Amino acid sequence: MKLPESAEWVLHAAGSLAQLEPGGTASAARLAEHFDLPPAYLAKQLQALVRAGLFTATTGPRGGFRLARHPGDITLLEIVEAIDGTSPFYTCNEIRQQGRGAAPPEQCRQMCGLARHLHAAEDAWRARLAEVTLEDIVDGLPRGVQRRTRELLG
Amino acid sequence: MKLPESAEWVLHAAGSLAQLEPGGTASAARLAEHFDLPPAYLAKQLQALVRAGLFTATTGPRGGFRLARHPGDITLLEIVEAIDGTSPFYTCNEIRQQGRGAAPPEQCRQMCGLARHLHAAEDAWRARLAEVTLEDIVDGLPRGVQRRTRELLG
DNA sequence: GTCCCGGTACTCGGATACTCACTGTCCGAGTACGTTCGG
DNA sequence: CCGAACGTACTCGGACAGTGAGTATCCGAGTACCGGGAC
Repeated sequence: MKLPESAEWVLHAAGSLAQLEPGGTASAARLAEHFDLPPAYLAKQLQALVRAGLFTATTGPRGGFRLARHPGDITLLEIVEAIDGTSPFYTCNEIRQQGRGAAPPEQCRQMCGLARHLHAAEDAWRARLAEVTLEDIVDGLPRGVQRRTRELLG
Repeated sequence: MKLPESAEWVLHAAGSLAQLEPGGTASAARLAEHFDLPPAYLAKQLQALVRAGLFTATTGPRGGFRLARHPGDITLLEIVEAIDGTSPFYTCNEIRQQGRGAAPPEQCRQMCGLARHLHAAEDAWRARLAEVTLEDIVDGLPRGVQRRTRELLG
């Protein structure tokens, strides 16, 4: 039960793109050296964000990745799910209906109580991340950070 | 980002023990056939609950596992953490302080905004699971389930 | 009948293989720019 | 001087190995019960 380390990378990458002027572009190599990360692997992960429709990529010189939407329309949940997938933490295999103690179907009309609570907790996690946008992240940065990021990446 | 499948197993095992009369005992083999699970592997996982202080184990004939505390004093969070560990989903490696764009220390007085939100979401997950006890699970079972479990496992 | 002893069967507990996702790396396809050559 | 064609360098994109957690299994250590035998 752990997010891939690449989740941290793409979150910071997305945050950096959000700090540039609207439509600003940065290549994977540039972002990698900005955070001292393995360039090839970072590029591989950024592709996932393109597939998810969060980034758009352009090849060739002066190319790179840019946000596909306004920073206020991209939530942290979308970024995390682009990397980690949308499959739930807890999958109920209905083991209550298996084995010697298999419960009869008429006692299984409603979802298993354990699954219900586990899913509710997961919904709370997702809801909390869906509330925060990249714009919120940029607005919360200490004074001067955004200007410096633009100078270094722009 | 997925709970081990064994989490479902021990949650159901704990729920079953909570349905027995107070102090009721069931062996790993008995629980395994009750849910049609690999006996040896289930036993290995139940050991983790013993190490966490949630179960107590007795060897020999008529031995097995039993709850170490009253069902109302055991939360789902404790059970999950006994299997999955307490390490956070998201670990901030402070990559904002690495590489070409390393932020100066005076801009890093407070925690990284991304880490703050990710941790808040995780806290929401944990809090939701900490609210639910095994007693709540037993109370939420359909009519007749507890009696049947006692007959089969008792 | 009562007590003691031994054997047995059952339990947990830890040590040992196997699988898959995450991590890490590489090379190929495609494009925009800068340069150069001809008119 | 102007335009177009060419070459180059840079970009993403997908295909190919290495590693650690989770999965699965087995056998050994220890204990409580059950039966038999002696008193």
